Amino acid sequence: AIDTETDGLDPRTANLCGVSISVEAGHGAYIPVRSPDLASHLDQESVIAALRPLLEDASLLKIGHNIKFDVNILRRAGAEFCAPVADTMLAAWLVDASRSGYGMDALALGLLEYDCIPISDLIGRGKDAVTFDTIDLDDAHVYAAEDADITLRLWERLCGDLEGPLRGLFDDVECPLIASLADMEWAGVRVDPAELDRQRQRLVSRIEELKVAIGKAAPHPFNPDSPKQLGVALFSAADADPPGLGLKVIKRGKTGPSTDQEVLERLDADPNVETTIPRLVLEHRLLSKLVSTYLVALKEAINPQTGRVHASFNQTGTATGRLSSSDPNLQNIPIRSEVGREIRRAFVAEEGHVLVCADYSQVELRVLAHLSGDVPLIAAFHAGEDIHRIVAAEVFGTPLDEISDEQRSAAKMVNFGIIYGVTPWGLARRLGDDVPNERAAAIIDDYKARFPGIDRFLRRCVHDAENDGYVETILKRRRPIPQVHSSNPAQRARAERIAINTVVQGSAADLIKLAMLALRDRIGELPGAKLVLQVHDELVLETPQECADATRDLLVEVMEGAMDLSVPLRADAAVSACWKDAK
DNA sequence: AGAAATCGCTCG
DNA sequence: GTACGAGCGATTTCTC
Repeated sequence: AIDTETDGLDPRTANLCGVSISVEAGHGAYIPVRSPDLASHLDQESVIAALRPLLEDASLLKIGHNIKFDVNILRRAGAEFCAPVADTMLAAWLVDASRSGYGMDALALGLLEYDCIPISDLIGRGKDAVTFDTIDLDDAHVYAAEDADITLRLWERLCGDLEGPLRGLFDDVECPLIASLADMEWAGVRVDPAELDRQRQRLVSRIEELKVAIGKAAPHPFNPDSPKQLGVALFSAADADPPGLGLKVIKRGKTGPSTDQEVLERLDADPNVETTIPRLVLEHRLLSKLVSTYLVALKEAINPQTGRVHASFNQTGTATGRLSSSDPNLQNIPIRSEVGREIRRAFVAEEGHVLVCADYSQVELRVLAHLSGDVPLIAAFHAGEDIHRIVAAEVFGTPLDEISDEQRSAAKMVNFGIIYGVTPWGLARRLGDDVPNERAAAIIDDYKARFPGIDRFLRRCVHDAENDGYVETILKRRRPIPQVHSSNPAQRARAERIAINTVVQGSAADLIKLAMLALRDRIGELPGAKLVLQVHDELVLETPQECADATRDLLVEVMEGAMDLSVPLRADAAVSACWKDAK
């Protein structure tokens, strides 16, 4: 087992302080390279040179806890890992995806009943924390060696739990994927700070106008960024102190009346409501979200050395098997609103390169068709392009070319709803405020009658959760569903929705992970091409201009061939200078 | 003063 | 009480 100590948490900027090794449970060694007493130990170059044969040994299993971090730390220090690697954080996640976290300290306590030395005992916490290289080796070596020792003990503890169907998923998918993710984080994505600045200036001036307009329309001055203050302005009485507009409360939160988007849109649409505040605050919220979360924070995230953003792509961040992204999150860059979508103009390729973006078409619905074996839905995917229209024709008993926009939109809501674990109440809400629960329930009944395999599949998910205590994806990924036996009907219903959604969402996550591994096996055919983003059903590559078409073709081939399902897989791809134009 | 909770919004 | 899965910024509330 191997572990690194560093002077920071960002592998693109952090320096190696030392490496710990354990080859036997209960033992560990720390090899420092940065410490207060440099004369007492080797320098980084000598240590890396000595370790390199181990890291490059394909017959040696390298075990780490969140080893993707160590891979990139050691890459920066001049050493490359090779397969095979194993990760105890991944192992613990595969064994039980419902834990709240997968930090080593918590796992050691939960699985080994072992109390780790908290890092705060050495470096402190908060603003007056120091870096690891300043810690005296007498203290540092005990902490560091413990980490490698505990990693090895966790490995020995988890191996048994991993036996069975999970082992293949661990050995053949999740562990090999570590290298892809490490490379993707190391590569980062180029972001143009000047483009972000131009957009920020434009939006900030509009935000200033909105603040003035809101001030003029307000019954008393308030901060439009504060939902609490907005609630007082909208909903408290005209004779209260401070005075409000006395509007009727539409929805309540934990601490008071809600002022979320849905509420403000309903107030704005209500002819009896005179004030323009809801409309103005909606625009203010949209623009200030873009400025603070994307235009400002994203620019700050650009690494000055590389000119690129190196986010984390976390492998244990979800209970379904998806990746998550953080610091910053590159999986929620705006696209739905036009002003938000503009932000994607700032995501660009290196000079002489282009972006190649490909996304799966309707991947979760295709996975649903496959898993359920539903004959009409499978036939629909073999038949045509517009799945929502075909489903609308079936559900409403209308010829395909007579489907209205409303019917297609309703079918789309139902298709999404099925994947989320539909309820009549939830569907009715999304179909519009005049659709009663009874009408939504009738649509669901018609859907289940037309697609009987889907209904059987939904009931099978719940049945599996009840019988086994967990559900499984295509690649045998598991998620425990303990609440399925709850005596609380609301909790039970939620558990049933989770059971259904986990199988579909998790299987789609399996699928794109296989595509990423297949891509890794073939990307050598395209010199200079590299994966830079994964957004659940989308992969973004950066490739030399002259390889653009070949990269696009290979990417589509790899994605469409990632898994053999009973429906075809389709990936739409585009070559472009920026992410926005990839549509 | 700093951590934690709440609200709201972004994405698939 | 209600559609599934995430992360993050601003404000508010809690804790030391």
